[in-house]
Formats: sequence, C-alpha cells, structure tokens
Amino acid sequence: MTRQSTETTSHTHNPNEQQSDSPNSRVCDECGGRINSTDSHGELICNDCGLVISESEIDHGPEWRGFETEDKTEHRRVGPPMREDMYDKGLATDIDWRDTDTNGNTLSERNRQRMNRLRKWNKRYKKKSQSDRHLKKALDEVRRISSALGLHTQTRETASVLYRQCLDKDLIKGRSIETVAAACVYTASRQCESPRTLEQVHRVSRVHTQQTDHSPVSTRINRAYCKIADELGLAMEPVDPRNYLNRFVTNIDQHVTNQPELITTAQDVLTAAEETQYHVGKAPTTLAASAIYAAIRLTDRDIQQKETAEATDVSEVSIRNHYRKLMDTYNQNQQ
DNA sequence: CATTCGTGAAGACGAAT
DNA sequence: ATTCGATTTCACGAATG
Repeated sequence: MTRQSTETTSHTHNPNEQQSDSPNSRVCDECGGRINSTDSHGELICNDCGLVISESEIDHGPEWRGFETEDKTEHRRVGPPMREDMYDKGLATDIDWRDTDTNGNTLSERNRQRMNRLRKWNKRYKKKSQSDRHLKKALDEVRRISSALGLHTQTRETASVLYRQCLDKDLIKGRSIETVAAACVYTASRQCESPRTLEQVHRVSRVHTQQTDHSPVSTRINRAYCKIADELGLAMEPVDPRNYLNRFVTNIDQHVTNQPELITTAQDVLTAAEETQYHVGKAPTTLAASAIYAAIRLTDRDIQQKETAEATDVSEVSIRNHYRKLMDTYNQNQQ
C-alpha cells in the first residue's frame, strides 16, 4: 500500500550518489527530484512530488563521543547511546559464541569450558526475573507496532519511556501488555507530532475488539490511552489536522501529480478554517480529509470523494458535510 | 452509468443539569 | 445519572452529468 524504503536503499551503493552534499539527500524514484531531509514528522519527503519515501529514520550521526581532544580526533569507538526501547537499555554484555580469543586463536579445551559456563550464566542472569521478561515482551511489542506504523526511532523511544512509566505507576494491572503497548505508541505518535489515528494503531495491534463491541476503533486502546494521559499528567493537545495531510495524500493510491501543491492548498484551507473557528468541535481527521477533497476541487483534479474517504478512513458523508464550507472560507480568504 | 448529493436513524461524546 | 446538542457514520434513494 504505502511505498516503503526498500526501493530507495539500493542506490546507496551507487558511487555517483556518494558525492551529494548531505548524507540525507537522495533522488526520488518517482520523479527524479531531490529528496528532502526528514521533515518535522520524521518522514522522508520528495521536494518535487511530495512522495513519502520512508518513514523510518536512520541516524547518520557519529557513533562515538569525545570527552577530550584526543578522543575526538581518534574517533574512538565507545558504543551506542543508551536505548530506552531495549529492556536492558542496550547496556548488557554478550559473550561471543566463537571459541576464539581476540586475536582469533582457538581457545584451549580448559578455557572453552570456562567460556561455556560464563555464557550459560550470563544468559540466565539476563532473563532472570519475571519483570525483565515482561518488559522485554512489552518493548518488543512497542517496537513491532511502531515499525508497522512507520514511526521513527525517536517516537518509538518515547513510547518505550511511556511504557516504563506505566509500569512504575502500576497501570498494566487489568490490561493486557498488548493494549498498553498500543496505547503508549498512540500517545507517543501524538506527542511527537506524527500522529496516527486510533484506528491505524488498532489495525496493527494485537488487541482484539470484544464481541459486544461494535465500534470501529478499539475501546480498550482508547481507554488505556485516556488512563495513561491522566495518570502520567500528560497535557494532550488536540491533534493539528495539518499533521495528517502528508500521510493521507500519500495514501490516495492513484498517482497524484504535484503533491506539494495539493498539500499546501489543503494547509491553506485549514488555516482559513481556523480563522473563522470552523474547526472547533470537529474531528481532526475529518477536517484533514475534507480539506484535501476541497483542495482537490480547487486545483481541478479528478479524484473522487470515495477515494479520498478510503485513503483517510473518514466517511464520504463527513467529507460532503464540510468541503463546501471549507472551499468558501478559503476563497473569501484569498481576496 | 458513475458520481455526487441529501436524508433520517443511530451511536459516541462532551457539557450542562 | 440523565439530558441535550453537535458530530459522525450508515444505508438508501434521488439528482446530476
């Protein structure tokens, strides 16, 4: 459905591309345009056609840190930074499985047995307690969901921090690990301004709707999210509908020409709507979808309501109910 | 014929009572 | 806890081109 990075990673090996001025600049497969470095939502976006290339971010920074001048010049390697999304924060030691020393020489029989014993106890220690296993399972789930939603590393780490805080506050009791993990990812995606809808999170989560639950979104994840935001004292702002535009437009599977024009028009439509306070009380997703359809009309494109509705998970009716008004306020604002 | 438009019923939600 | 109003969605049929 969405285009992922698999197509773009290949020409990293092309020597011609190594000359580019920034490590992030690449060329779009679709239109040959320059690809922007990540925008504020952590998504790689083509400058020309607006195609979302890849939502997962690669850290191009140095893996070393220097505390004294000679450290910096030597580029001494000191290991990766701490990671909140690994249950031991990435700090644990592992013993190599090869029975060789650092020079590659095979070990003596006596030393091999010693290493075997050490490996065994190291493993036992790492999986020691029940809570460690719980945390590992939970953070694996956070990682899985984040990756399925194309969220970038910073968002995933935020979700992981949230989960640890939930654990501290005993918020897991009565809920499944999967539910809390999904709720943490949902919360983090909003905090990091690359929001995913509850519906999107629910679709990739392993939280089943109850048999009696007819609502399209998971009440469980929503309740967990409310509880988390309340207990952790998070002041959650309403989602800015503009943050949905890139993703929604990319979701329209028909090839959209000149995406940036469409997106900026939709942005202006939303800005105009805010000035008349039209947006108050309306769902952000509905506003984003309606603004996109209004922009489609304003720029004379041949894309149907149905397609817009399907790409945004907003009903056709809701789009119908709003896009005229949005077009009107936009047009008034232009004069 | 495909698409858009309008409608009433029904559910969910927040604010007010 | 209940009521009320606004919003959203569904199912359907009518209007439009």
